[in-house]
Order: sequence, then C-alpha cells, then structure tokens
Amino acid sequence: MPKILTPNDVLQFRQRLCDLALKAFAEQGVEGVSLRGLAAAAGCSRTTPYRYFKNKADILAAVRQAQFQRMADDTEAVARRVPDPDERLVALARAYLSFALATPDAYRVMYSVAQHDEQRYPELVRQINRAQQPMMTAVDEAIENGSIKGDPINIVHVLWAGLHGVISLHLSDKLHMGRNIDELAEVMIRSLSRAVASKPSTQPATRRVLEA
Amino acid sequence: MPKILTPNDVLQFRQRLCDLALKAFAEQGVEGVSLRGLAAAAGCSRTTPYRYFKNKADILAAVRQAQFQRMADDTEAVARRVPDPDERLVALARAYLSFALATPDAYRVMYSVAQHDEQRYPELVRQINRAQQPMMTAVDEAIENGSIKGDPINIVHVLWAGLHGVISLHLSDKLHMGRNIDELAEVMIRSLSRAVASKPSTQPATRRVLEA
DNA sequence: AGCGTCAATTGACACCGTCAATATACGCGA
DNA sequence: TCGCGTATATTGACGGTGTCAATTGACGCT
Repeated sequence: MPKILTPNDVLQFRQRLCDLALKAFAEQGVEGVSLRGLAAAAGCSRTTPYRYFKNKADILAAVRQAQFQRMADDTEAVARRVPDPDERLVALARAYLSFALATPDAYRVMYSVAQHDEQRYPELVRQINRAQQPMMTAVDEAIENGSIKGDPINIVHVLWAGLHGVISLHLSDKLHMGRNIDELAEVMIRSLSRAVASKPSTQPATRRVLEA
Repeated sequence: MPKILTPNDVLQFRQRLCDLALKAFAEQGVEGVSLRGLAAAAGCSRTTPYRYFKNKADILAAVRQAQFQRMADDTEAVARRVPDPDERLVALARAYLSFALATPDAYRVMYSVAQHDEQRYPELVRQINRAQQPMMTAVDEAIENGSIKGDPINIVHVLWAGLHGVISLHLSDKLHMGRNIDELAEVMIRSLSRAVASKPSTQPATRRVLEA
C-alpha cells in the first residue's frame, strides 16, 4: 500500500492482471471468468482492478491489444528479415501460423472472442491494423514484382482467410486431428500460394473451375 | 395454462424461444442475453423456460442444433441436385457461403460462439457432422473421378477453412468492405478449386511455392 | 507529529442463473 | 356439476457477479 503509484507500478499491475486474464479468458471463455476470481488470483481485493481498468470490457481490450501488439512485432520482424516479397509472403504466413500454434490462448482471445464494441478502443484497432500491414505490403510488392497477379486486397483477404480458417478450426477442435496440424498448415500455405500465383482475380467466375 | 402439454405445444414453445434466443445470442453475445429477458420477450415468467430446457447451455445447444440441421438440409439438397462431383463441390461451397450470408445470425451462433461442452449434446454433434458430410463425399468422389488429387481429409479441411475464414472475417467486419463480399467469396472458391486441382498434397513442402 | 491525499478495502445495489416452494387452472371421475 | 389430482406457471429465495459509493488505511510532506 504505497502512497504514490509510479507509472511503472501501474504498468506492472496491469501486465500481471492481463497475463492472468489472458489464460482465464482463453480457458473458460470471457463470460466464465469473474473479476472477483481474477482479483483473488492476483492477490488483491475485489475492486482493486477498477483502479487500473475501467471495467471488464476494458480488461479484455487491454489483453487483446497486448497480444495484437506482440503479433505485430513478430510480423514486422519477419518483414524486416526477408527482403524478397515472395519469400516474405510465405514467411509471414508461417509466422502467422506459428504465432497461433505457439500461443493458442492468445489467438483464441484475439479472434474467437467476440468483442462487440471493438471500435471504442482505438489503440486496439491500431495494433490490429499494424499486425496485418506487413502482409498487405508484401502482396503489393509481389504484384509489382509480377510474381502474383490480381487485386491486392482480394488476395490478402484470401490468404488471411485461409490461414485464419485453418487455425480457427484447429483451435476449436473441429479438425479431428490424428494428423498433425503443421502438415495441414503447409498444405494450406502451398494451396493459397499456388492459387494466388496466376490469373487476375477480377474476371467473372468460370463455371467449371475444378478442372486443372 | 392448459393442463396437458401436447408434444406440439412443447415444440412450438421451444421453437419460439429458440428463435428469440438466436437473434439475441447473435446480436448481444451469449453472455449479454439474460434468461429473464428472454422469458420476458417470450411473454412468460422467468423460470418457465426451465420446463422446456434444462438450463441456458441447453438453450444454446438447441439453437445451434436447429441451425446446423437447417444447414445440413441445405447441403444435402444441393448434393442431391448436382450429380457431377466437381460441379457439386463448387455448388456446395456456394451453398455454404449463401447460408452464412443469408442468415448471418445463425452462422455467428453456430461457429463464433464457443461452446465448451459441445460434446455433451450428441444430437448437436450429429447435425454438425451431417452438415459437412456432403462436402466430404464430393471430395472423395472427385478424387476417385481423377479431377482432383491429394489426401481427401486435407483437401476438405483446406476448402472448409478457406470458406470459414472468409465468412468469419466478413461477419466480424474485419474486411473493410467497400467491395462486396460475393466477389471475394467467388475468388476464394476459385482459388481453392485451382489449389486443389493438382499434385498430391503429401509431398514435403517446397521452398519457393509462390512461383507459378 | 500530524494532516492531506491517494490507494485499497469493504459495503451496498441491481441483476443474473437456478432450484424449491407455492399458486393456478384445467381434465376427468363421482 | 362439483371437486380433486395433477401438470403447469409463478413467485420466493440463494449464491454469485459487475460495479459504484462510502470507508479505511498508510505513506509523504510541512
């Protein structure tokens, strides 16, 4: 019970409580975890978190923001490390998958938790955008490069959706996985790459697309 | 307040409450809706739903089961209507997307709501499996057909993940869509089809997959 | 030393899910 | 026709939750 809270103390407490909240949210769902239990786990009294966060939604936003920031750091690091746009795209996709598989709790809270009022946390949306910026850049450069063709936004969305789909289904155990997830992920990356590396995507859909 | 509840009455009440619950769950999240408010909207007293459902989780399971059943009916109908496996695959993909775009509330509750104890509702998981069975069959037949190659389960997963990814991102407004979703969906379908219509997927991943 | 101030705790309120007890109205035999 | 039994609906009650207001407590500064 010190008198004055240094900014460091504040950050430290917020950090600690976010760590606890992340695991709790991921394991029991955001509705399954009580602020009281969280406070107990943190060793403080029920309402002490209210001095550091506005309310429960604020805690959730802080947790997600921190994880998106971590993800953004990862992807930016990859982008810096791999200069060739094509290789960078694959590397980014792998990094994205690695992030999700290495810290599934984080990914779950980042994506599978529905936060209705996400827009009300501008710093959160900033980190979200930052995390996906490198892939958009890579696609732009790869198009300029000539190695892939099509509408960049469509392509990014397809790539992203494919990756997110694999992860999301895996994390919710909808893939009865005797087979390992890494193989499937590689298949997805290769499929997406092959899909994207061809004709422009703004043509009307052909009828019998399944023929090679 | 009749004395005896005909099975029809029971189904009718369950149906009505499930309809209300579906919209409520999708709009405000499963934690944002109270059984009391639901009962009020249904025009009955707080605990009356407990005569028709075991508890809140039971209501959620019933809602999801009903929607998966509807989806299974859709996909089975498509499968019956389109005999050619290749065309059927595309038709199934389109049906899947149509279902999600036509009834986003349903899709949200079916997939974006995390139900930890899903396994405890065998009829629910039965409908889930039924809904995805036609696509697995179509892939099997297309492989037998020779029009696509690779491990059938991997392929189904990739297709499914791609579709689910597009929808999931769209429904959570993560695609800043001035552009319309239908076009992106068609791109995804075409990409997945093209990706899948080639070499077996059990080879080790090549390095520079982005080259066409 | 003691006061002011800020952090932390406790109290309180409304609401929630859920079970037990109560009230209610209908179907049916007398 | 009456009234009883029973299936149904309602109300009461309990523990728990998010959150705010009031209270306590401890430290730094004069």
